[in-house]
Amino acid sequence: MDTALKIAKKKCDCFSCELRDVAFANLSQEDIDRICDSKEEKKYSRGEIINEEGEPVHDFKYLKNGLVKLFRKSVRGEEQIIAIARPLEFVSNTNVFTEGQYRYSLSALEDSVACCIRINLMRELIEKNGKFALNLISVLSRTSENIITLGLEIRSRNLAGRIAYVLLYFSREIYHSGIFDLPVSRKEIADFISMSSANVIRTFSELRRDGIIKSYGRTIEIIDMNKLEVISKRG
Amino acid sequence: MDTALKIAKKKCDCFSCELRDVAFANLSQEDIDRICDSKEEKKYSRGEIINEEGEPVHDFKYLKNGLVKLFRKSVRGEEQIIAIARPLEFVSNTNVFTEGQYRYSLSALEDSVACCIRINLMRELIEKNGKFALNLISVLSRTSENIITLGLEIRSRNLAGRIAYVLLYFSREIYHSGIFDLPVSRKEIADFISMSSANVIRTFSELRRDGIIKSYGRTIEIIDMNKLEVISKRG
DNA sequence: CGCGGCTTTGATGTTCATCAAGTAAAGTGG
DNA sequence: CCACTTTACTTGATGAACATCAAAGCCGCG
Repeated sequence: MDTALKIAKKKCDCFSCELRDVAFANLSQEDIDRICDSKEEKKYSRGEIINEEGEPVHDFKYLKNGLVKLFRKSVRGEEQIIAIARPLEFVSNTNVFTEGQYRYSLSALEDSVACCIRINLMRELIEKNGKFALNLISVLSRTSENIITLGLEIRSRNLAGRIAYVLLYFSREIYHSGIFDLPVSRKEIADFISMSSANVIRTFSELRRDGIIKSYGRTIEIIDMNKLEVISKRG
Repeated sequence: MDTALKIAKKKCDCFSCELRDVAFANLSQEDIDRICDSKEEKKYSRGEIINEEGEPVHDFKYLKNGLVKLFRKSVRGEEQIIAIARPLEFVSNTNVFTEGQYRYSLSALEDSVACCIRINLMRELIEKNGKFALNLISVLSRTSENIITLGLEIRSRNLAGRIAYVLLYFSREIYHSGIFDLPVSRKEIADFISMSSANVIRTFSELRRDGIIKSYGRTIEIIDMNKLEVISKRG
C-alpha cells in the first residue's frame, strides 16, 4: 500500500474550524494564526496506518473526518483493539506529552482527515496559555477516561453481553441510528472484545435467529433495541 | 466504621516534600506557600473509603503514604477493581478537572495519607503557570495510560496468566521483592482480574503444588520467577 | 477465473463459573 | 477468655461458556 501522505494545506480556515471549540478554545488570534501556519491536514485512506506503536511522536493529532481504530499487539502477538473513535472524540494517545514514542498504533477505518500540530508548538502554547492548558487537560482526560471505562465495560460482560454492548455502542455513539454499516470485520470485533471470531459470528447468528437484529454482511439493523439492552446488562 | 477524617495540618513542609518533584515542580515560592496554607493532609485507616463514585469533587488528591485501590460497580453490581497504586503513582481520577463528580471509588488498602489540594486552587495554578500545567499533563496522562495498559494486559490473558501477571505486578511494581504480603483478599484479586474467587484460589493452589510460589495466607513468596513469567506470557 | 481472505456452521475439548460443603481465621458480645 | 458468629479460604464435582479445529461457501481482487 502507498503510505505516502497526501497533504492538503488549504488557505487557513482554523479560525472557523469546528475543532476550535473543542480543544483550541481560549487562544489569541495570533496563536491561532501560528497553528494555522504550521499545522498540516493529512488524509488517510481506509486501512492506512496513521501512527505505529513505538514510532517517535512528532505531532499532536486531532481527527477531523472519518473513523479510526487504536490498537496494539498483545503478549501473545494478537492484535488488540483499544478504541474506535470518530471526529471530535479522538485525540492522539494521551501520552504524547509524556513519552517520546507512541504506545499504541492508530489506523483509519474509513477515509479520514487528521489535523496535525507539531508537538513542540503544542507544548509552547500550553506553557504560554493556562486557559488553553486547562481546557486541554479536560479533553485529554475525558478521552482517557472513556477508554478506561470502555475496557471495564467489556471486561465485566460475557460473550453475548459484549456483542450487545458494542452493537449499542456503534448504534448510539458512532452512527446515531438503528441501522448502520459496521466499520470493522468480525475478526476486528473479536479483537476488540477479546473473544474468538468464530464465537463472535455465532453470536451474531443467534441474535439474527432470535429476531433481535438483521444483518447482511456488514450492514446491521437493530430490530429489538430493548432486548439488546437486556442482553448487554445481563451479560 | 468511623468515617470521620483525621486531619493533620502540620507546620508547612511542602517546600521539601517529595511530591514536589513529581507533580508540583515549576512553582514559585509564593505558589508553594499558597498550596501549603490551603492543603490538607488527610489520614485514612485500612479499609476506609476515600472517595465514592458519584460524589462531588472538591479536591485534587495525591497519595503520600500507603496503598489504595480504585474501583467501581460493574453492570451486574459486582465490585470491579481498576487499579492498585502506591505513593507517587496515584493521583486523583484524571477526570477531576473535567467532570463534577468522581467516576470511580477509592479506598485505602493500608493506612494511608493523601495530600489534598482544593480543586479550584489547582485550576488557578494551571491557568497561571504553564510549566506547571505541562508537567501536570504528563503526570495525569502517565497515570491514565498505565491504567489502560493494565486493563489490556489483563484482558489478553487467561486465568493462570492473569494470576501470574498480578503476582509479578505486586512483586515488581509495589513491593520490589520476591516475598511480600498481599494487600488484598483472594476475592479482591478476583475482582481485579475479572474471574471467580474460587478459581483464583484454585490457581494459587496449583502454583503452590508446582513449586512456583509458596503461600501462607496473604504472604506470598515467589520461588520460580522464570516459570511465573512464562505463565504470564503464555496465558 | 482462480486464489486468498473473510464468513459461516458444526463438532469437540478445554477453561471457567457455579454450587456445595467443609475448614480455618477473625471479629463480637457475654 | 470463651462461645458464638461471621467472613475468608479451600477443594471437589458439575455443567455452561468459550476456544479451537475443520470443512465448506462466499466475495473481492488481481
